[in-house]
Amino acid sequence: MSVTLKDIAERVGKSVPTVSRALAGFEDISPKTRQEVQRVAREMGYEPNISARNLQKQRTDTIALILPTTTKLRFSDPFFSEFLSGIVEQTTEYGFTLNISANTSDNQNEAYLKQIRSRRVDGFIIMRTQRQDQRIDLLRDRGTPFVAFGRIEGDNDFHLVDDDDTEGVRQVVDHLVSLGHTRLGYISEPTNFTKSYNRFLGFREGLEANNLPYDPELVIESNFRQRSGQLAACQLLEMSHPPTAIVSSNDLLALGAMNEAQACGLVVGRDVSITGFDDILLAEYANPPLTTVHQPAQQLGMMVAEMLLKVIRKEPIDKKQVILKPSLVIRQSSGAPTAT
Amino acid sequence: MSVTLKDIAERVGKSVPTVSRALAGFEDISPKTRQEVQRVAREMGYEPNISARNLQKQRTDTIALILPTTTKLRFSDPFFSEFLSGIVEQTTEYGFTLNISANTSDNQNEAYLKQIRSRRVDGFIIMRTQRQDQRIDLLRDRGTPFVAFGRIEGDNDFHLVDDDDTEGVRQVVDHLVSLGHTRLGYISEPTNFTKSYNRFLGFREGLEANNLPYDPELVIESNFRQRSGQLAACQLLEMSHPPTAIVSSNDLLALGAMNEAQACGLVVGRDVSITGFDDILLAEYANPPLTTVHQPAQQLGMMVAEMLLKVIRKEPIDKKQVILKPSLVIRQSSGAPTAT
DNA sequence: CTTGACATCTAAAACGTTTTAGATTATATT
DNA sequence: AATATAATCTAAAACGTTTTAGATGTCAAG
Repeated sequence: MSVTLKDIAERVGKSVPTVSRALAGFEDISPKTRQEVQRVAREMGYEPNISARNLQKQRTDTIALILPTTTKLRFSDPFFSEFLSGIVEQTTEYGFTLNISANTSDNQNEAYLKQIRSRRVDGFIIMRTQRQDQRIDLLRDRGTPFVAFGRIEGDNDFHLVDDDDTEGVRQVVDHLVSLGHTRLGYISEPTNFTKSYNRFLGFREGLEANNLPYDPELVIESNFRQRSGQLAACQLLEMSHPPTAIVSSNDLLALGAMNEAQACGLVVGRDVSITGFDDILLAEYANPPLTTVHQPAQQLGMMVAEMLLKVIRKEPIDKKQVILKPSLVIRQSSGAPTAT
Repeated sequence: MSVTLKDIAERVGKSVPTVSRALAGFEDISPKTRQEVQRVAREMGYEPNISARNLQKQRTDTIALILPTTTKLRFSDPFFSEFLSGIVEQTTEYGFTLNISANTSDNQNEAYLKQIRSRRVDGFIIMRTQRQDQRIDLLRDRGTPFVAFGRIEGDNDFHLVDDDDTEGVRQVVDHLVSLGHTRLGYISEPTNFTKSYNRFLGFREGLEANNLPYDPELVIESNFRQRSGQLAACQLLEMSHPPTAIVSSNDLLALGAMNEAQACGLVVGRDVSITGFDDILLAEYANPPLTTVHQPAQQLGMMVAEMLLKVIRKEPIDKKQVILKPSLVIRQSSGAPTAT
């Protein structure tokens, strides 16, 4: 079927190791043989059998991304797709392969252990870190290469890339307060995720920095999607004394909230201000365009992948932890509150 | 490092093949030995070395999805993410692995050939088929298992899943005409892609079925993204005698068009009707909500993956070609034209 | 002419699994 | 007691590559 080293060896009348070494460019093969071998290999369309090579080399040139069971939902998040596209691009660039799977088991670690033990991959990308994250403990203990997107609570002495989520939301709050808002609502992603929690912290810190009281009634914990943003907004807007601005911990929630506000007959950006986080590609095209915090999703994916590939290849890495500064993007979904 | 069959064999005092066969549940191993072996394997956390197994079995239990170079853009399309999520889910379900890579080479086929020759994967999922598609020719010639999402021009005698794109757009046109529109614009994805071309055909057929003239001036070929939808809409709306409805060949283009129309001070759904195709999750949350054609993205991904897995396992397949009927989803971005 | 050094090549082993073909032992049958 | 049968196991080979250790031949230096 496929062309093997043996086929080439027979054709050029040399041994298999000679062919192998010739193709690998070793010095102990005469230039003549080397060229001959390389020519024949090209002619025959030789490509090394990857399983055989992996077995011998004890590595796979493959990295894995395992999606948490709950991520079936998250998959629809444009942020994730952009991030993924960055990973794919960088991985391919390094001649590696990306292996995507879903975690079917209840036990978070099952899928990881399985892949490690079966030597299927050389390293992992960890997404959506939780404040208490078993996966990190597992990989750290076993010494398996990995890079996380996001931090954990506790010792973050591993390779990671993250945004300064807290700072991002602080900026949002500052922005809204500077517009004149004093009563802010918050729609939160589940706070067991570190990034979500950090954003929530940013909300609290933002209030504090502006000498505004923190009212737990104005904070609603939802999930990740538009629908729950809608429900949360509904809850906030129906209060006897509703907030004049709603800070959402991601763009999808914000879009859901906008939808709800508009259904209530409010003009977003005038009657109520709504902000997001992520700056997904659609944020700019929302109606009204969404004020949000920009994250360079694709670039983040590239950074994470590149760091992991360097870890695997044992190449030097400038910084083990990279925390990006976020930037506020002001659009029309936020404006001064109407005087009432 | 990792536990191997040899380790287990030493522990239970049997040979390596015995252990292998015991774990595989062969009949020529005594129940006693079998249980003992399985117990020890579990205790030691044995997981077969995947490279060794693949080498021996001459298969990889892996399927590949190769993204065309141009797809870096397409990646941000929520439709694609949903579709991908379906693939991942089904692949994992079957105990297979999904391998994602980007095609870096100019030569479309390079990446495919390489993966085939290196025996890296057992089959391929082909996305975004083109009217003339080298990839299909290649895979068909070599007899490599594959399933395409979308058709080609010519003999479609291979495994494929597709929507009836033509019918979908025809329904859109019927809907708009029934609202009273007689001058329709069309924003098209690049028509070298079969699906895009079929949608365009639907537009023409729809006009014809309603006895409306086809005016090439009202058709603008763009790329896949919002930005170009915006530009195209701008071009259409600036005409001396602009269309009263704009049919877009995907939702992102429609969102871009809506954005532009709104920037021109038009009320979408009243002053101008705009429709999309795909029914991405955001379509419902657009302002106004988008009239579009629903495609069950995730389910499509699952269907494609499942079919491929069956092809690889040589399981019987009910239908080699599956063409789904699309359904029109009417929302507020389309309405009767204003009398002028 | 011998020795050592070098250039070029290869035999053998290894990676860890599965398959094939056959060995061994126990049991049943004549 | 000899032989067939079945049950259980294993040695050896295979998958295709790379690595290790060493073989072979050539040439120059002594």
